[in-house]
Amino acid sequence: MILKLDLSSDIPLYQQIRNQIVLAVGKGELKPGESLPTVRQLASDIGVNSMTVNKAYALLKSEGYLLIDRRKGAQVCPLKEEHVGPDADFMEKLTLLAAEATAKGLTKEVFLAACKQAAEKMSQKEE
Amino acid sequence: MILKLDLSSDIPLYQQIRNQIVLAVGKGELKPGESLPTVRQLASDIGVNSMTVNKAYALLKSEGYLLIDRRKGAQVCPLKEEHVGPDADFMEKLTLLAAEATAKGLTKEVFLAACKQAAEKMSQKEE
Amino acid sequence: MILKLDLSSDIPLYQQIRNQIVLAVGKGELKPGESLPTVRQLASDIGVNSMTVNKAYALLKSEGYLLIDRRKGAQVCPLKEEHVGPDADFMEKLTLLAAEATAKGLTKEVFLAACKQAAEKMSQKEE
Amino acid sequence: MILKLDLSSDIPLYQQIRNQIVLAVGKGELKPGESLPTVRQLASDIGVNSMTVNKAYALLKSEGYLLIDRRKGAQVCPLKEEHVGPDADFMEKLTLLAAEATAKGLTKEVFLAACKQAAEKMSQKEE
DNA sequence: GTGGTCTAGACCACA
DNA sequence: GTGGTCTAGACCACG
Repeated sequence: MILKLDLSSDIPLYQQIRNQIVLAVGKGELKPGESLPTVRQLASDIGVNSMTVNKAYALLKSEGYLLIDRRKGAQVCPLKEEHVGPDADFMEKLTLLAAEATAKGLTKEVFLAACKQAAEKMSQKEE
Repeated sequence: MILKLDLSSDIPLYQQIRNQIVLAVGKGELKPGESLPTVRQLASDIGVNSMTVNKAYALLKSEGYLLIDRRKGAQVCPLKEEHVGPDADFMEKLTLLAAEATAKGLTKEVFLAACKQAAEKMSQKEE
Repeated sequence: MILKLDLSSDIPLYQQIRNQIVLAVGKGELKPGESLPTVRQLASDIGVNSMTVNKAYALLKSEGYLLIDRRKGAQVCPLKEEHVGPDADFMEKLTLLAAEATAKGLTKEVFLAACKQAAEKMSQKEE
Repeated sequence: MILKLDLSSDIPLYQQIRNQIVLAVGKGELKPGESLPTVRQLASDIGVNSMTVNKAYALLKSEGYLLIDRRKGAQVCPLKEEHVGPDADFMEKLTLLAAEATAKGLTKEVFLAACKQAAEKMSQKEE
C-alpha cells in the first residue's frame, strides 16, 4: 500500500489519500473485499496524523467505496451486482472536464481518445 | 453573462465562477476573442465581492483560458492553430474520474458512453 | 432464534443484538417467560464472540427486558400487571424522533400515521 | 443558543450537540433560515473544542438540517416545499421504539398517546 | 472575520 | 488489537 502525497499541494491530505485509494480500487490494485491497512498503520506509513487517515476512510465509507468493520478494519466494498449508470454529480464533473478540453482546443476525437486511454488503465469487472 | 452560483456549496465561489466560464467557453456560448464583463460589473451582477471575481479571472488567465489586457479588459483566449494533446494535469483528473466510475461498478462501455455524451454538449472547433 | 446483524454497520454488535431481541419481544415472536438460547449457543449461531452476546444480555437485563437465572438461563421478563406510562428515557428518544421528523418537514399528521403504522406491527397484550 | 451537554454520558459530545440542535429546530426555537452561532462561538459557549462543534455542524449539514455558507456561517436549512413521507431509516428507529414500548407492557393506546404528546411539543409548518 | 485542515497525544468503546 | 472521540493549539483558504 504505497500512497504518494504532495505536502505542498493545496489539495487536503485526506482528499489526496481518498483519491489515491479510489485510483487503486479502480485500477484493480485493491480488489473488492480486500483489507486496507489499519488507520494507525497507514498513518504511520505515510507520516500523517491518524485523524487525517481516519477522515479519509470515513469519507470513502460515506461515498460507498469502503466498508468499515470494527473487527476487521477497513475493506474495499464488494460491488453490487446491478449498478445503474453514472450519477448526476459524476456527469457534472465529466462535463466540466469536456469543457476544459474543448476550451483548450482539443477536438472531440482527441478528448474521447484520452477518455479511452484513461479507461484502459482500469481493471474490468469480471463477468 | 449569467452564472449560477450555489452559495451553500462547498466549492469556493471563485472556483464556481471559473467553472462556469470554462463551461461557457467549451459550449461555445463565449467565443474566442469575445470580451467578458469587467471584474466590477460581473461582481455586481452576481452579487459577490469583486475580489472573488478577480481571483477567478486570475485563475483563468493562469490556466490559459483568458487574456487580460489593462485596456480591453478580459477576453477569451483565441485558440492556437497547432494544439497538442491533453496535458498531464488534465489526464490526472480524467484518470481519477475513470477510477471513480470503475470503482462504482460502471463498465468501460458505460463510462465511454458518458464521455461521448459530455463531449456532444460542447461546440466543435471550426475547420 | 434468527438475528440479522450488519457487521459493517456503525451500530455496535451488542446493540444490534439487543435491538433485535427487543423487536422480537415487541412483535410477540418471543413471549413473556420464554427462554432464550444460552450465551454460547447464540454466539455460535450468529458467529460472534460470546462476550458480545453476554454484553447484550446484560444490557437487556438492566433495561428490564430479561430475567437471568443461573439455572434456567435467560428468559423474557413476564409483564407486570400494573404498568405505568412511558419512562423519561423513552420520551426523550421519542421527542428526538418527533423533532427529526418535524425538522425534515413532516407534518404532525404524517408523523402520527407513521407511529400508528409502527404500532400495528407489534403484538397486543392479551386482556 | 443554550445547549445542555452531559459530559458523563456515553453519547459523544458532537452527537449531543447535533441532537440538541435538531430538537431546537423541531420545536421551532430555531427557524428555517435562522443563523446559528459560529463554530468558535458555540465551542466557547459550551466549553468544548471547536473541532467537536465542527463535526456536529458537518453531520447536521450532511443530514440536510443545515446549510453552511463560508460567508454567513451556518443556518437552518429552509424546508423544501414538497416533502414526502418518512424514510426507511426513520421508520426503523420508530419501529424499534414501538417494540420497546410494547415489550415494556405499554398498550398501543398509551404508545400512541405518547407519540401525540411528543408531536405536540413541535412547531407546525405554517400553511 | 469565517470554516477547514492538521498535528501530537490522550482516553474510551468495541470485539 | 481496532476504530472513535476529544483536546489545545496552529496554520491556511475563503470572502
